[in-house]
Amino acid sequence: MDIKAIERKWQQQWEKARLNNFDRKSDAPKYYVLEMFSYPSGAKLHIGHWYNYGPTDSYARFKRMQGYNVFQPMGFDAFGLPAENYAIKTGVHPKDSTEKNIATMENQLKAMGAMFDWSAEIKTCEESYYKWTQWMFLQLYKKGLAYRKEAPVNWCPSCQTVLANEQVVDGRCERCSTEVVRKNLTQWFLKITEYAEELLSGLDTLDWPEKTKNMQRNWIGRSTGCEIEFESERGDKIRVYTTRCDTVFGVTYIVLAPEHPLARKLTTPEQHDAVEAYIENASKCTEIERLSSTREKTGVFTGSYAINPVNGRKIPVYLADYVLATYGTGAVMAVPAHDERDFAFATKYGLPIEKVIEKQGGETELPFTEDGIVRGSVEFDGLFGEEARDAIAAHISKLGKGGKKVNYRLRDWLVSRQRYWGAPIPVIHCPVCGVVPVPEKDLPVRLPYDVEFRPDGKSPLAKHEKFMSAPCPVCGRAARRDPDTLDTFVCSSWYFLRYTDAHNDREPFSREEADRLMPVDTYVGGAEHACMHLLYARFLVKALRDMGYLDFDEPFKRLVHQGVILGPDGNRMSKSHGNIVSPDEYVQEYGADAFRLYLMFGFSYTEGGPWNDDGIKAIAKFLDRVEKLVAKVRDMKVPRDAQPYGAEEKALDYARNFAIARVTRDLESFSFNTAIARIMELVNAIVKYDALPVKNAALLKATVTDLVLLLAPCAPHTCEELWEMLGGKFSVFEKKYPVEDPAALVLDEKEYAVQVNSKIVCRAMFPSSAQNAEVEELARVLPEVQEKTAGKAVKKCIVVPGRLVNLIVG
RNA sequence: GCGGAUAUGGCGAAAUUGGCAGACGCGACGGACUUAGGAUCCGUUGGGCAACCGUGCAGGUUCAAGUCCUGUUAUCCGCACCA
Repeated sequence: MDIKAIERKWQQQWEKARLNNFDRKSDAPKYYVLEMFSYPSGAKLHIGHWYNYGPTDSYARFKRMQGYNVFQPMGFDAFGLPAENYAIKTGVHPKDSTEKNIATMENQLKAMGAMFDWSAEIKTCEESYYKWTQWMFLQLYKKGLAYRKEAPVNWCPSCQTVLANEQVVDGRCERCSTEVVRKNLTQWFLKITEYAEELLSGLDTLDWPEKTKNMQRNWIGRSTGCEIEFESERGDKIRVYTTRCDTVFGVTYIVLAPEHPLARKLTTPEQHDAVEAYIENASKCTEIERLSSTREKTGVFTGSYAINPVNGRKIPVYLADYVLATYGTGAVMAVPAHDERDFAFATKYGLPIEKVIEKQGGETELPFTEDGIVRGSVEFDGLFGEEARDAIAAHISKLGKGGKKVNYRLRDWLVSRQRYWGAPIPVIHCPVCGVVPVPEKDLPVRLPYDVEFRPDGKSPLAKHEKFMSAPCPVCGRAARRDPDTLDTFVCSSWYFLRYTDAHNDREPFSREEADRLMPVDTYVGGAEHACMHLLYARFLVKALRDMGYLDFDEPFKRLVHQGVILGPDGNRMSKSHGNIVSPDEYVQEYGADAFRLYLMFGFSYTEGGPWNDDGIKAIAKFLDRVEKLVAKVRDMKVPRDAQPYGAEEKALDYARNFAIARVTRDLESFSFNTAIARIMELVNAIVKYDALPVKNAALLKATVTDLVLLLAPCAPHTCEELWEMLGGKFSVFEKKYPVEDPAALVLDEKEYAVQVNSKIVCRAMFPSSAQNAEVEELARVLPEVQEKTAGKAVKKCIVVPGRLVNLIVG
């Protein structure tokens, strides 16, 4: 077969027949298969793209053949830093390089032979798309879910922009690995924390990998504790958050984060210089320095004291950077006897350590951080763990000094970026009216082309006078636009909604189309997005639902992560490792089908692994074998008279139906490697049958036909061609996927493993209908069994129907 | 430090969820067809001469363990002063 010609032929036919498009008129149940769209970074598809899109497309085709009206769109996450950095290096404008890359990738994606519905294609950098990204922002703003505040933010000195918490990895920029520093800036935030509880509880309803759900749970980080109000001697109220209020009688000092609003107010004149120096120093630390938990704790005394509300004790107030300003209340009560950090700090600064919890039935060694029995806490003595916390929290509540409180580690999502290649934030800053959203009728706020994007810490757009100056929409006075652009994760948080109604120019999507096609039934993409894209998208969907634009709670019903294909050396493919394997030569030599099939067969889909091409020739050979079978039965005459149907035919029919059942099950669960293995077994069975002198031509032909149908989702071009060879009508993808005949799967006899004292003695065929007692009898009389059991009593017999019989003698 | 995942032939990997370990494929070996090579086809292929032994390692539960439990090692991933 001329692979290239066949690929071209069928790709053209599919396009002509609009076979890949979602059928908006069909009554068939919809099925939305989505692969994470790609960033057009390099011009060419790499193995990762093929690995994500090829097998998933086979899944989509499989669902289609099962009778679903499948929607599988594709697009480009086109805004973002790489294009801009490339521009800085080479002078090629991000828009130009991005468009060029997209054009190349589109062609390559089409050559893959995937059934993408290109009529719904979107590119996030196009005005027709980012107009609605800006619209999203405005709706969030109206709803009070977007706000501006000055806050210490993560600043990447190399990318010259702020980063969201999620984009900081080990204190370094996720993108360029530069150490992140903290900077106080006024920035836009989205109030994702408002949805913390629902983002957490919603996970239970999702068919996602447990690991990913756990990562999100962890990231959201819910904890139940208690807020307690301490009062300084001068009457300042200091609220602390603790999960261990059962230790409150053991508090020996209080610690505030250096950025705490009361830090300076509580400082006495004598301590002024020391405190100022400490605060100054803390602010200069990089994230890395500060995050290191092995680093010795430092702090400074403010000179003030506070009163413990439960026992009236006077305790000193310290500042220390081991307390985080952004979590809880930014202040903690220190119980050195029962917290390792407090213990280390107290030891260093000579602060008292007071034991108020005792280990149950054992020596209490400090710091003792587990649950134990309360001591030295008046009426609470003797209570244990949770019980003690409940009682003490109730007591604090009664005193009017706080009470139970739930906290989350999740922070609001920082979305301002001081970069050019993104969607401008649709806001105008008026000297009189303040922050004014751009009226929806004026959207999009266009991203100008002629911009100096060399970074200098300010947004490139800030230097574009024509862009910056705009009249205030409220009062008409001269005002300034917001010079920042939106984090690209905002663009990708709703693209799956836009696909459902990609050409709507009146709204981002119609509610009708979204409700009809959403949620995504199966979403496939890399695991690295667990706490970013996948969390942001869930948040936005919930926010849109609450604003009345949608009628569902979760965007992605089922989630699958493909594994990572590593370089042949076992490392991640990268230029620096010099281990990048390009798919192009393989596709050129063996064809798209063989390459896709190899990716499916050679790896466990969710595992991935090091690349090696040992088996790819075998896959090409396998396709040849299938073709030979088709060629052979194509012209085979089926006689009118009755066909033979004996043991061989029954075996073939069994193989055929067994393959149908297993392939169907395996494709459904993304076990592509075993699905293909089952198809290979079927081919082996057909070849074996075909070698017989007398054959049932009708059965043989029907089996080969099923083989082509079974394989079609995995080798689409080849099977479309083979289908045509068999005289089938275009297209094979409009045929029903085979369904097994349960009757053919019932065998007269089954092979049992026969064991004596759990050791295999022999194998034997017993009737499938045999009951356990019968199996036991049949097994007992086998000569091999007789030999082993001679003269011994059978004490017990275990029968696993259809599989195994075990006689225990002694 | 905490949490999670993984560990199976020379290699990629399977194993109806506690029931014949190694399906399917690669590679290797032998053979057929060939002047030869290639292609194709047919066998054999965990180890051991055997009894037996074999799923990272050490224990345990069970008639039966790759699968469950306890401990341990290695690799990968996530979180990391979250009070």
